[in-house]
Amino acid sequence: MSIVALIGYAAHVEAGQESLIAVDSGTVELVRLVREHGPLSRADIGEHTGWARVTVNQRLDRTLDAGLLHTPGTVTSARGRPAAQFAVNAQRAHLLVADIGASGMRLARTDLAGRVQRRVDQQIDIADGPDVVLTAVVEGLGALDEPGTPLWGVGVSVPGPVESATGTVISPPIMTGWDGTCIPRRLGERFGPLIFVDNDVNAMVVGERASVYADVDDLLLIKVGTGVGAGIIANGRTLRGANGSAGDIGHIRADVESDRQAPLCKCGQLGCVEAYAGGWAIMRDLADAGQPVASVDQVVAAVQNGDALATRLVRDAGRVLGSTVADAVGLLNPAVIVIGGQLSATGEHLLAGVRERIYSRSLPLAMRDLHIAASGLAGDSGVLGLAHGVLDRLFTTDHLNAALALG
Amino acid sequence: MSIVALIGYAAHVEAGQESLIAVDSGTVELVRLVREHGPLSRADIGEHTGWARVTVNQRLDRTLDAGLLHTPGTVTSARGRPAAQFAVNAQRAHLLVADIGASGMRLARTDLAGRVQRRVDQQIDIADGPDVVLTAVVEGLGALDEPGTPLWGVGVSVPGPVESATGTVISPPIMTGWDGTCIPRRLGERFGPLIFVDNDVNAMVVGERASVYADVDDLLLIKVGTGVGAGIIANGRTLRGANGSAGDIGHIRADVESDRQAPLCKCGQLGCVEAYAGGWAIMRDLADAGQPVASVDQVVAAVQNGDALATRLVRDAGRVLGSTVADAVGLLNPAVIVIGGQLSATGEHLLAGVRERIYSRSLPLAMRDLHIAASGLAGDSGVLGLAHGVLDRLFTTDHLNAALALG
DNA sequence: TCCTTAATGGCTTGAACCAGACATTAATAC
DNA sequence: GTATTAATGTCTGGTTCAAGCCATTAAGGA
Repeated sequence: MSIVALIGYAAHVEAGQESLIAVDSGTVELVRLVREHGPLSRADIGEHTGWARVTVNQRLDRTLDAGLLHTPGTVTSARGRPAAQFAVNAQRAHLLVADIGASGMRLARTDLAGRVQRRVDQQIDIADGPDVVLTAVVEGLGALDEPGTPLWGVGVSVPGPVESATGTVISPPIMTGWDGTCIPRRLGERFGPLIFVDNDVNAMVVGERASVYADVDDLLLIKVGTGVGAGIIANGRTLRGANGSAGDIGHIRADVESDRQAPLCKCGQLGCVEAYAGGWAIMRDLADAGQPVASVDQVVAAVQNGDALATRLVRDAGRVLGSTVADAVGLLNPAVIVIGGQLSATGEHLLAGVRERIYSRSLPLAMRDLHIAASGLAGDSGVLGLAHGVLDRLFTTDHLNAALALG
Repeated sequence: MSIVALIGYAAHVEAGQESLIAVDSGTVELVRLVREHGPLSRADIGEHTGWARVTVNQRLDRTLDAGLLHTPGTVTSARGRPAAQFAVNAQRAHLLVADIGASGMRLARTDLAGRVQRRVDQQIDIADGPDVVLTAVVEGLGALDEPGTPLWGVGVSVPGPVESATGTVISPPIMTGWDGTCIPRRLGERFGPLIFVDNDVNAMVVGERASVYADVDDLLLIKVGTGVGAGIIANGRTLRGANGSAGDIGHIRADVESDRQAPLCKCGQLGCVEAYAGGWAIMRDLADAGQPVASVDQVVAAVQNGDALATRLVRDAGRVLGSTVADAVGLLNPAVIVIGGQLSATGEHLLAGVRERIYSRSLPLAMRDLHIAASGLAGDSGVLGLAHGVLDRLFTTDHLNAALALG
């Protein structure tokens, strides 16, 4: 449990307001088991854990008292007495998440199963700095935080590197003014002890895995929005790297065969992948060709309306991406590649180029059973991943007791 | 515990030869703790585990009876009564490991601390197939397996993808005739239940971490020998990928600016990194220039003797490697990059090019504190990594009891 | 309605362990 | 040698939990 995240809890406990219901590590283990394996009967629980029936019942009683689990009314049908099923009580509390991008953010309220209950999209400019943006986040989330159930956790993603232990933004390339911002410290006072912060692409890849590819341990997500980034799950865990800057695929030198002068990237180098295939690069090319558009969404709209130039540019972008992703496939050997971000809404126009290059470049073994697809989560990947990340931390002895103390 | 690995043990137990000394999971946990944290006193153990003193003593007694731990004679000096120190009894048994390369292998005998006791290098040709090569391995290891202490585990690495759960070679690009070979099944009869098999570069990176970079969780090892490969440790664990083919950096398209025709790689594609920077590519270039050499070691010797052409080729190879490694740095954000393999013996000649490209291409955040060095283990990386891998599996309830049953 | 089946609940026993309270033991400082 | 100090040994409850034996409970089927 991070120091930052516990500040609120410590203050709470020191004020003498011990919660009436508390859980121990065994009970938490039970909740985690049920969360992972879906509805289970008492017998199932005993098999999974090796606990004696008495122990199972004791712990079940405690989770039921705390409202963490509930029996979803139903039972199974077999021959004899039907077994009661136990599942996470998703309505026991709620979470709030904010998936912050460079030019817009999606705020959402989810239940404890990570399902989105309400969602709001809002325009922002990340370059306005943490004071402006986080104020908007607090207001927006506050509006979603209806009473009724308690708020048990908050998740925030930002388009830059995050030191995951403390939730501090570190040396972000594009987030002007954010360096060193400790987001949990800014939000903790208003929203309680559990504030989870991650990089936007990391949140997306976690969301894809949690929602669609639950049994896949090696997953690569390419976000193609204004810029280009990658989120990696390897060995079933988010790959962050030594400084939290892993997955920086946008500023790899692109492998292009044209004789065209390598374009200047926002990072200061020449010929980065992003400078060919990012949303801003396509907008630049459209403008250069006399067809200026105002946003990446308009690029997507143009492609969907059959605009020839926009379509060609997106297909070219797919090929550039594909060449680089093919290298990443050799290095990481993922089982699934998901293409997300705004431009993934162009579907096959972008995917075709990616597939073409990957299939022509990668070695057979790395491609065996390789699945390549566009995200099907309609832009919710990040939000879902944040909810999942918060829940992973919530179902922990310390955090859960802190949450139960809230109500 | 893999099915394959337990065949020997099961047969043993069914024969009615129960071991006299057995350990439970708590005891094994103690051994692992001591292995990880070095010599500990009883008080240290209690602090680390939270166990009561009685429990600590009970478990210590069992490990001492089994000979797994011992007090290294000495004690600490403080004010009061000196604390007895407990450490893994490295001489309790021994391991045998075989680091098999394309054209040669290194066999070694190690103690339970993973220290090499004896080592033998031997020429082989991997393309002779599993029957010939594994026979040589069995003979060579048998010669190292002196009596005295029991043999508790064997490690084997091969230059190709391995399905780590079963130790089966799968779809190797260069190991003709090896596809589907289950190495534990071939060696288990002769060498007992615990046969650990891994890819050569994975073993190397584990060895570097275990021996030199114990506290580094994100490590990238580039092996530059006849071919080029990479071993990756991310989040403190070996990154194998979905099919065990992760780290295939040798067949990424090289980023070269010359107008020279892209060379044909052994994998059938044009312009792979290995076709520029691998040992065989440098031998080819030397031959093309009228200076043929017979082996990669002779390339190294030529550089060390100051041969101008060989030196230039190695430096060029370093640059090609560096460009590709720079991409990998962006993707993985390692804390340390180790250059290993035969060509790393050229030291700065190879490193200079690598460093040049990485420093000019990578983003500042990914390079912050990035450490780049040649391996200092004199070719023992793989052997040490194998020993470490075997020990990780040996110190497990099932395997340890199987081992204790052997003596 | 009665029987069979499978899931639960209750209760008792014994093993493993933690928490303390004291008693010992082995160095160091005077 | 004697006092001080820190590491160990030992012993006594008290708690947690696995195992096993029986009694209940709730469906489906004859």
